[in-house]
Parts: sequence; structure tokens; C-alpha cells
Amino acid sequence: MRIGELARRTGVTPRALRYYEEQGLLTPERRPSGYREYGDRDVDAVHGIRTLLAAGLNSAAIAEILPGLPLPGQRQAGPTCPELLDGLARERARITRQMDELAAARAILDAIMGAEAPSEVIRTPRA
DNA sequence: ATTCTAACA
DNA sequence: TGTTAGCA
Repeated sequence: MRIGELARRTGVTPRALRYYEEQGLLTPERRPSGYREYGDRDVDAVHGIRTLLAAGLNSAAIAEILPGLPLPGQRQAGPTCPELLDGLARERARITRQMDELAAARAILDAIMGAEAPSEVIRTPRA
């Protein structure tokens, strides 16, 4: 598929898709026309990239672990060299701390909202 | 109509 | 990242 379809199927703009390639996150084939040709696997790859990006990982970190991304359809993440394994552990720790910060922020909001139960549904907004 | 590269009121 | 210009 070409960039337009991948964009449609992932909700990511072609601009971002080209940027991911520039960052080494995606390596689509090229048609004689120069048009990028993506595979179905790239749809899942893009979703994974978005998730990792949203979690705060930089493109460099994502590019390194991309070949090990647990894509739906594959058994599991394949082999990962010890060097990167340490880096991943760091990212994981960072994300854990990030989760704690988010939990703290949510607690503040809960207090302000007078929420008794954290999983309570949002009340009707007042005037 | 779609994609490509390059560049920026 | 959006967006635009000028091509193919």
C-alpha cells in the first residue's frame, strides 16, 4: 500500500509517516515511481510506534527495539542483545515513575472533584 | 488525484 | 507538524 492508505488505516498523517522513515522507524520499499510501498505489517508497526512515542521514548530508542516489537501475528519479541536490554530496563523504569506521577496528579484531581472512588464515573458538570 | 522533496509568515 | 511550492 502507498502512504495514503497507511495514513488512513493508522490515523497518522503522511507527513508523520515520512518523518518516521527519516528517523529510521519505518523502511518502506520504493517503487520505480519513487512512491513509498508499505506492507500490512507496517500498520501494526505504526501503532506500536505511536504507543512508544506517547510513553515518552525518543525515536532513537524506538528504532533500536523496533525489530523486536511484538507485532500481532508474531509469537513474541525476538532476541534482544544485552546492551539494549539495559536501555529498555531504563525506559521501563522511567515509564513506571511516569505512572506514579500521573497517579499523583489524578489523586489531586479526585480530591478537587470530591471523588470518593477513583474509578468513579464523571459527575454531571455543574454550571 | 496522489505522492515526492524541500523549506518556512 | 502543518503547510506550501513545483514536479512526475
